[in-house]
Amino acid sequence: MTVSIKDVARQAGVSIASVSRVISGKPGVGSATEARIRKIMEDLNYRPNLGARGLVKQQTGNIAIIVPRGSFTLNNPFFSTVIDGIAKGIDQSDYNIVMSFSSAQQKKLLENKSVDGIILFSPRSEEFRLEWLENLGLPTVVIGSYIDDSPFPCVRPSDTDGIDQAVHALYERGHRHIGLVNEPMSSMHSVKCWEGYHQALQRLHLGPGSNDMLELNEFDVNASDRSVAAFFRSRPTMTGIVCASDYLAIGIMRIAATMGLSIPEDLSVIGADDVPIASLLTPALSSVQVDLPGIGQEATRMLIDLLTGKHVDSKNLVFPMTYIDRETTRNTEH
Amino acid sequence: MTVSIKDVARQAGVSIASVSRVISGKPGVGSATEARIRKIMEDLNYRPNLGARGLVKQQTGNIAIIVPRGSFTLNNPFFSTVIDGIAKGIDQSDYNIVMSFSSAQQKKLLENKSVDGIILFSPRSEEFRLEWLENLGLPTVVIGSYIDDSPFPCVRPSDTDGIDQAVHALYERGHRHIGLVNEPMSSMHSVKCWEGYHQALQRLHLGPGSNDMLELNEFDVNASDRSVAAFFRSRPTMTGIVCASDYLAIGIMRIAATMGLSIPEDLSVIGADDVPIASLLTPALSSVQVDLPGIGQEATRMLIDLLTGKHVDSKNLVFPMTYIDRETTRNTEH
DNA sequence: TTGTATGCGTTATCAT
DNA sequence: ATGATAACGCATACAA
Repeated sequence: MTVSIKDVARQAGVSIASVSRVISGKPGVGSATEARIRKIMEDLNYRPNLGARGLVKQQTGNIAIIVPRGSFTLNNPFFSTVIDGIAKGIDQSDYNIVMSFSSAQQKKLLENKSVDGIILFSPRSEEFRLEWLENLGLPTVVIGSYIDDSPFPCVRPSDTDGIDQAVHALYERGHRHIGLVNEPMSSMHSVKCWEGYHQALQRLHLGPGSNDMLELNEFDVNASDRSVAAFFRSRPTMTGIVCASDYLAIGIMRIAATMGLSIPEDLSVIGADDVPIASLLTPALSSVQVDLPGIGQEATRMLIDLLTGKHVDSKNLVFPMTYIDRETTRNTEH
Repeated sequence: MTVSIKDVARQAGVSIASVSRVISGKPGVGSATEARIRKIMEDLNYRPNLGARGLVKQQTGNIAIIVPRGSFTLNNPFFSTVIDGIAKGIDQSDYNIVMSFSSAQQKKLLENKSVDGIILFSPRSEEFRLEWLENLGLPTVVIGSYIDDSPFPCVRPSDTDGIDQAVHALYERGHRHIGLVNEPMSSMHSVKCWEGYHQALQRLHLGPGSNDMLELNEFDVNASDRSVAAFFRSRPTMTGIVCASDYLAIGIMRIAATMGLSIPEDLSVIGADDVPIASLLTPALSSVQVDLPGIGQEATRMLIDLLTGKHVDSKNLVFPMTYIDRETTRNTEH
């Protein structure tokens, strides 16, 4: 049924070696026979079997995108926006993207020689063991904050500085009691956000803040309505909230609304990453902008460089963040 | 470097056939040798090469997800939500997801025997020719409205009825001049939405509506600010807008805000599909709900049935839509 | 129960 | 310039 290189060879009255040569554009075949072979390939609608080729060339042409299971949701705009950037980066190449969604399948995917390299969204500490990843022997690029001394190159936002900026923005607008809504600290990203928050409060002489961080149990704030409400209610003087992501901020806005708090009148809110919908919300979400598609694109470039043996210069690529003032923040008197 | 079935065989002092048997759980190997082989596999950390296996079994273990290039954006919540459902469906199986993003690569992916089946998001008429798709000879399931007599099973929302419901909802709230914001009519989805809109207006004796549909040039409303503004300005009596998707509706809300129109006071807006963020917006978006993850999951199930030779009963699976009243719609006097 | 041999579709080496 | 042939890692029909 499926037409192979043999069929072409037979039809053209040549050996499979010659056919293979014209396919891969290698020299050593007369222009007359070449033309004949091409014609036959066309007629027979021949397509190379990439699996077979991969078998001999020891490469698959596939790149795995691994997103931590659980925080996953393409609906989390952080992922979808970065992946859009990956898509752009990969367009230039011949690689395809392979994804698995359960962690059992992800393991299989990586172990069974189905991919040439990995783009790894910073896993939580309990997810993949570093040793296990190294053992894979696959070129890997990490997106997002990750263990500082990991052997993999890493592309990420300057989370710490970003959150720092957000706190400062609120301070400049008169806020003195500022909280942080954070994801579980098992993620390195959360740790970095905490550091930025803490560092800003220190500099502004606003205290350590240990008491004003809400650490969610889940990565999805929508699963935590009650604890969020309790957090707000027990801190009546708190006028400003910084969130570790826009996704979180959107959830916070929703919960605040159900509590009768209006934004920004009663509460100023700042997100992080500035995902596309942030500016589409009403009120538009103030956030700390970073070039998320750029991160995806750069990570892809680095991985492809790794894959093609090019020298990879920068081991850590940190994208700057800059505060964007929109409608969820306003001045307050203290 | 990479340990193959041969290495295991040699180490265990058996033939590769025996090793292959225990790998695939086939009978015909003594429990003693089996144990020995398993031990060696463990020690050597043997992993089967899926590519090689695929070569002999004539299958890859991969399923392609094809999203029309251009409307694409994982950021379009329609796609990301459906894909979440696909992820759930595929978790039960052993298949991986492969995606390409440029249409040249998508063609290659499908032609070069890299996948066993296709989940195809309803392509626009100019995208893939039906004949070409059939020629591939790959099991295919289409998600979303598509050519009515396509040979592929299809899972989709009841677009026509959904838009009809939206128009009726506005009518019941007193609206008499109701517009439709639609995507390019080159997509079957847009045609279905138009049909629902037209049908509702007919039933309600509100005229054909031909003049009150805005057909965007792009799939992304954010590229069309000016034409949207012109559309609104030239129809001062229009109090209600139905959108072909929530994504569109969100864009419309943003543009309306910049025009000084407040929602729902000046304009009622209804989206379609009820993506997760719809309810998180402020004001929360009224929409026509449909089980998007369910659609993805069912499509996956159908494809896997197709792949495993099971009988596929329903050729067309249409998911019902039901209007959800939230905060972007209100009563009006006429 | 176990082993041998062939083939899956390619690429690559070595002759011719 | 062209062709035989081995090899990639695995499954399987057939022999033993």
